[in-house]
Amino acid sequence: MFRVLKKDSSSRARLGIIETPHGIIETPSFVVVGTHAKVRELSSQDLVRAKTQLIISNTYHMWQKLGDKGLRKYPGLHESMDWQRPLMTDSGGFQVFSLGFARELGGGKVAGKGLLQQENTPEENLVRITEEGVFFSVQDESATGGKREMFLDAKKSVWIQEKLGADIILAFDEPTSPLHDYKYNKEALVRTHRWEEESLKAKTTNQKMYGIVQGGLFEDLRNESARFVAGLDFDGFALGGSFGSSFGGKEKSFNEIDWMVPFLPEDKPRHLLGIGLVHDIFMGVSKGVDTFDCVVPTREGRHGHVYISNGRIDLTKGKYHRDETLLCPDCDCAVCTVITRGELYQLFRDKNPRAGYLASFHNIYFFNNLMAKIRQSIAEDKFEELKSKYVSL
RNA sequence: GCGGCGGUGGUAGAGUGGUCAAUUACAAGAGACUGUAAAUCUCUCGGCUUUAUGCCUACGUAGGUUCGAAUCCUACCCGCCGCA
Repeated sequence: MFRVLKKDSSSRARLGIIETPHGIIETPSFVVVGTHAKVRELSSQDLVRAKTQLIISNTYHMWQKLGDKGLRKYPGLHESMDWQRPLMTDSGGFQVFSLGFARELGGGKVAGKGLLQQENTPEENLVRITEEGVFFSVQDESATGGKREMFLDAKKSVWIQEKLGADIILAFDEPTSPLHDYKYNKEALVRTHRWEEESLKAKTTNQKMYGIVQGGLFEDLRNESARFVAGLDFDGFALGGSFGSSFGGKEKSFNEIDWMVPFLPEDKPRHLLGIGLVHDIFMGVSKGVDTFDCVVPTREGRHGHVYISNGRIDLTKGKYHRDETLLCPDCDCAVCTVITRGELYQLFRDKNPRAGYLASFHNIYFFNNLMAKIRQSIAEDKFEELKSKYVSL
């Protein structure tokens, strides 16, 4: 399923190819997030034009949207999305965190500035975790409008992912918050490992399944988890949970990856879950990661941020009012060759949905193109050179 | 000319004796966003500074009543409507 074509001489970066029934994925690659079987704003043709190789959709959200009945007769993501290239699905594990402790404790999964400086306003934890699985509190759509609980476990997650039919599916896991202590991480890790074994057992199709390595911000737990998960019969490995991005400065960030990768087999692909700022991608690639998924290009695009070769600009700022330079002058995407910053600024001001569409399109192109540059740089033994150019920004 | 109504911060528009530098919305400014309950959220938004249960100037203009007025009274100015 996976072939390493070339290894970088001065880092763990590698050039590879993942083979799937819907075509190959050249790695390192960016994975566009299309949670609800749709990448917000963009059509599948747009995604092809933006050089997208792989899209990740979500088990939890599709389950909520379709229900068990709907899933039974679902034609599958490829048909539903009109996307004949590779697809993967997340197991719903992330929602165990994002709807649970992420709300209750505040802050995201990446430890850093936000976690330490801004006070968190706690929101209701919508998740109840048990040893067997997870109860999600959801709004009841019936007349009463009350709340009810829906149960998701490894078996159910795999069943849903089989109905969705992605090429690559993920084991069910429980990511922890960077605020969780060692004791909790250890307990959660035991649970996750058991759920992962159950995920493998539950699988009845020939879809490829990735195991997920957890362990929070703790080196020995990351080691232990990587060893354990690497010992199971997975087709690839995903690195999940919390990361300490800015502790110890940017260069030292994402140490967690170094605590896992050495224990993972060289001949299986590695996916870094939900990480994808430009800096982080370079970190990941140099540490041996093959694929990255992240909402940043689409979400930030909708919010007015556009990635350009030397950073990021905010097109909602007044200073772009009469800016006649092209969106990203050295980008050759379908948007940047036509749209000026002033025009996009105006669309954002008018709250025209086209603004988010154009920015998302460019951002996705930007990230996919960046990955292409990274692949080329590895092929030409110039990865470190490219990395230093972007990471120093 | 007479009568009625109204003039509030960048705009719209609340407030009709004290808790009002003034609800709210929009505009404006700043920030956040990393396996998407996010086309979202947070903060600022009269001036000044020691950024504070601080000082000043402010609700058309000028006076007055009152311990105290954006709020009541008087005059004037301006706008809209009706009648001449």
